[in-house]
Amino acid sequence: MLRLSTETRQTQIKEAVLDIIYNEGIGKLSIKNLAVKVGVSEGAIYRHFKSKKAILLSIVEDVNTNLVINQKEIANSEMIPSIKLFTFFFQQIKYLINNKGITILLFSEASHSNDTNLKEKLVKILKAQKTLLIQIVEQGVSKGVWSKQINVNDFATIYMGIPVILNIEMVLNKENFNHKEFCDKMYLLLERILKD
Amino acid sequence: MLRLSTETRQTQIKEAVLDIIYNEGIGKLSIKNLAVKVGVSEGAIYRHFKSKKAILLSIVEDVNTNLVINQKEIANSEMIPSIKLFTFFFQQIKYLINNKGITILLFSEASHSNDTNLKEKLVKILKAQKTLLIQIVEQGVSKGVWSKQINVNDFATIYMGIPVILNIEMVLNKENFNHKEFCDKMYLLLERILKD
DNA sequence: TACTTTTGTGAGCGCTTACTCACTTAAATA
DNA sequence: TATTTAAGTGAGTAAGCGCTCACAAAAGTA
Repeated sequence: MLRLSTETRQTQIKEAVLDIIYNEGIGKLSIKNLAVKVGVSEGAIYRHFKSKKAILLSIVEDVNTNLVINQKEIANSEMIPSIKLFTFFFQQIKYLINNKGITILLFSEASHSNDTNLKEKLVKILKAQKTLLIQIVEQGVSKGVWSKQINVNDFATIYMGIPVILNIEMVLNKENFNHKEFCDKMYLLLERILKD
Repeated sequence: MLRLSTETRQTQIKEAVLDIIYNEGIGKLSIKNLAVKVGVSEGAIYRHFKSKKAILLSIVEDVNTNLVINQKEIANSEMIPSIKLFTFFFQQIKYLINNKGITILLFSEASHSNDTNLKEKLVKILKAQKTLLIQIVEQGVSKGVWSKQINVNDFATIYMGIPVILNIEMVLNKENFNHKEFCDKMYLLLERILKD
């Protein structure tokens, strides 16, 4: 039988989790189903993660290290506000496309995790993204690029809805879609909110 | 033991389903858990619904009869475009607040129901809402109230994200919030997209 | 009151779940 | 080459799942 390192298997397992969630639904995410998808036995899964919850936790942690930290760099960069906001948005959508199950995982599993720090981690991620977004918008406002009238918090609410509704539409339609085109279109409308 | 009519029990059961989904997560939605919440035995649940899936199907059908039909009336009414759009939005948010588990049910259970019925009904509801929304916006555009420049489909995407992100924020924060104030704030931004 | 209909009960069925463990075996190291 | 380390196996466990059914009993009807 083929043998791979824990690191490799962990990555495979996490990818398989997101694949199952996106294509079959979170209800089908069982260790048996997961083991079949990875191509190992059930016992092998527990060789690399101590529990099912630990797998999900690791995925949520990946969102922080692979997306949020990247977004922090963008927010703190020297780009002009409009480019900065677009890039910030673009990166978020890109991550979502490459990790298609992540939204469902976050909002239907992590949201109700009673004991662990899974829910805490989710809230932390959302707060971090919202803070960064507000920071970017306020920079634009203070530079006179965008209107002083708009409520940045409300703007952030509308903004955060876009990745989520995109994910829902992807699950329902399953058609391949143009990432760049989608971001362009959405950004066009977002800037209509912001400008005077 | 207390005995109630099937109609009453069906309503109780459906309310309990949404309550469990919203407060404990869809993973905790078992017949046992449901029976405890309603205050009957497991067998009694099957006296009023033939299966678990039938309960969910009935809830999704309720969305159509209680929300979508209402929204159709609004869309076909004689209100001026801005009032019409606000009322349409307001009704949707109101329904969501009164049926707090519905969004999670729709987007994490119904989305992946391999039995076609449930998923088809969900898609139908979403398409109906989108069509009505587009109709309202196009009326406003043709009456010269809103800009001819904007892509109504893209506007509909952003619009549809708001109820969903609201639901997520409610699940995570669980603070009671002002329904009217939320709608006012969101509508203010939505109209910034639409106007010239 | 006597009979029928409807609602509620709870033990129990077959199946799936997350997870464990004694065991096997491939790969790395000595 | 001999030994250690790490990865994979699969039968097994207790608990939970959706669901059924023979039975009990309340409510409606004659």
